[in-house]
Amino acid sequence: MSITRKWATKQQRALEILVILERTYPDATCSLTYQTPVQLLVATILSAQCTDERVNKVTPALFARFPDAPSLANASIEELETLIRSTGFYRNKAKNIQGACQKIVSQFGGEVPQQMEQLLSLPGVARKTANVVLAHGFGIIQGVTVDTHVKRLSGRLGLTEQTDPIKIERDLMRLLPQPQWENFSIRIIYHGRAVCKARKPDCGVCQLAHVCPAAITPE
DNA sequence: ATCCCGAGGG
DNA sequence: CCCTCTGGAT
Repeated sequence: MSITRKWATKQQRALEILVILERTYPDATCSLTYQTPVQLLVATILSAQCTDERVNKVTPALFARFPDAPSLANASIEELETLIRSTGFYRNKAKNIQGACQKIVSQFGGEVPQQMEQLLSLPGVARKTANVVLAHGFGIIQGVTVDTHVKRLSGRLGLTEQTDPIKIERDLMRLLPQPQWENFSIRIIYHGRAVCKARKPDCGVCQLAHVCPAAITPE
């Protein structure tokens, strides 16, 4: 009952949230479309401040024209910008995608590196992108992916008081079992898109409302 | 006007 | 810490 919930530790609540999310979204996966780790990296860079749905509309033409790191490394920046324009921030993204692919070719043998430190050395790649690529590209769980949804829901659910994504990630890494880190993120993202939306959260149908300090529950 | 699977620079 | 980069959807 609410008595035990009131004194439940953050860790206990985090685990309960994880269990409910796994039951609610049993088939949740990465919603970006890609064929190779390089394509996953590119799609993830493109997903910054952009819906995955929008990313998936530009990547088919992009990857048909430039399917791998060498071709992206040698692409004309203008053509790259045109192909990815609708995802926003297209100048930075084009520059970063090309810069990352050039470094992948020159320093990593044309393959996406599988070490966090090496990934973070690529332009346009920070913890969020690196976590996505490691988890979905290679099955390596190094951290918790903290995107805008994970940030918003972690706050609403009372799992962290931090606002800096790096500090939020640190809190979530303490609260959740390591093998479940990406399971948690991917399902939080699903839930953030479908129910716990930024503007009008649908608390009335939310499976987590009973463990959520921010839930708006009608009497 | 606000938000979307952010990152880099000041 | 702050700001900027960007277009599309709501």
